Amino acid sequence: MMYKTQNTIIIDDHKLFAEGLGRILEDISCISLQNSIASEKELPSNLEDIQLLILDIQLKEENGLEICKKVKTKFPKIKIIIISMFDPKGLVHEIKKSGANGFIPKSTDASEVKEVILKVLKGEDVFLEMEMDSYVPPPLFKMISKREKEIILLIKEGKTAKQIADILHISQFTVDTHRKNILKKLELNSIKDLIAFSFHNLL
Amino acid sequence: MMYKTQNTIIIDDHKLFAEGLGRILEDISCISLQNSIASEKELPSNLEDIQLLILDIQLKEENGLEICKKVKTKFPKIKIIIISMFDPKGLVHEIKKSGANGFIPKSTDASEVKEVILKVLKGEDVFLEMEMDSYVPPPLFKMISKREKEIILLIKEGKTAKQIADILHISQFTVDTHRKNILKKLELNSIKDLIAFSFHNLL
DNA sequence: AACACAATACCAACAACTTGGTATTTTTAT
DNA sequence: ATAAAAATACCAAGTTGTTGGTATTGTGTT
Repeated sequence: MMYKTQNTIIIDDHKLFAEGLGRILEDISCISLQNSIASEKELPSNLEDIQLLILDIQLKEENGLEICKKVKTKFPKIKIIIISMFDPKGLVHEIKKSGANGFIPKSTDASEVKEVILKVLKGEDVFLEMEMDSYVPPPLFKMISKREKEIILLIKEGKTAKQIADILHISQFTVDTHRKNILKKLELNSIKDLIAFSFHNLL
Repeated sequence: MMYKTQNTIIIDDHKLFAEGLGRILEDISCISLQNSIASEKELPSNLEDIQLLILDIQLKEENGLEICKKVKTKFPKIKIIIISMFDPKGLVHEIKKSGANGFIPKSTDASEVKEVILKVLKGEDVFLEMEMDSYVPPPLFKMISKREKEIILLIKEGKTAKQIADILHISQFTVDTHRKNILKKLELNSIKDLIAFSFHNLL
């Protein structure tokens, strides 16, 4: 049994979702929803009193996982649950690495969500599997480096190798090499597939 | 005042969102939520008793707008409100064409949503604007032909011009021409941009 | 019948991406 | 300190995409 009040904050820029989730959380008696906010900026600087943070992985400008890492560094005792409307396929590993205590896709129903939250509050880590069509994540997915991610983002914006080289002040050959390595690591065949992949996986 | 009970169905494969929205709708006394379902297949064949349908635009396999058109053809009296977590930019026109009575982005807050629903039930059509950065839709957007849409989808799947030519049993030159025309109509500069566009606009 | 548009097909020159290499320097982790 | 990984740079041949043309046939509208 859990009698202590668990102060909770929801961060999601889909206000409608955040408010709906808030209502669902009302069913859990020990949860006291402090606030539902749309970005990291609105987070109070002192989170001493907060026990649980529910965090959307894809915010407009920010990255949920980065916020998760930051908060976990400063306040390691806070439990963090990541939610996402997409299927982050190979990203489960990334989510775990960010220090999160749980993951819930938005296709989960309310009763499962409540279960997960209660388990996490008890100290368990719970990462729900995607229902999906037997997707096997590329084994090399984890090895995408920081620089490679930068380049993926620029490719996604439609930039050519030459443009990327100019932006990052490196040789076009280097960009070519990075792109080649990225495609190999993600087991993709072309820039087209990479862009589609990055939309599906929110890179 | 509205005393008559308004039987309502929510279609959204994000169960968590659908349930949360359901709770928000409980505040509107005249609404009686029949069901929240994840796909068209779960829709009862007879919708005589339904007054309001809330429909996510992007379902896993299905297209919300197609469902909207079908339902409106068979049961013209049903009010339909489209919701979306994306910003459908140039798509507002498409949404109106589908016969929907309203549009709500998921960044809307609960009280606004309730207002929109009440207005729609009274007979008004309400399409909320995106908050976004003064986007001007390409004036030619509407002119994408059926064949061009087919080709956009194949490009989005990563197919090359040659592969598309084989699939559609036409010359590669023809595919090149279509691609060229598509880019011109949508005012895009490359296949990369086209893929990004089609993800943002759910084509 | 005349017009607009969709769909088709072709050409050439240039730009960008792809593939399979090699190789050095810098950072990070053990 | 040392090994592994990341980031850098280069080359060449081949493929695909981009741009700016021309042109014919079908289809639907007025």
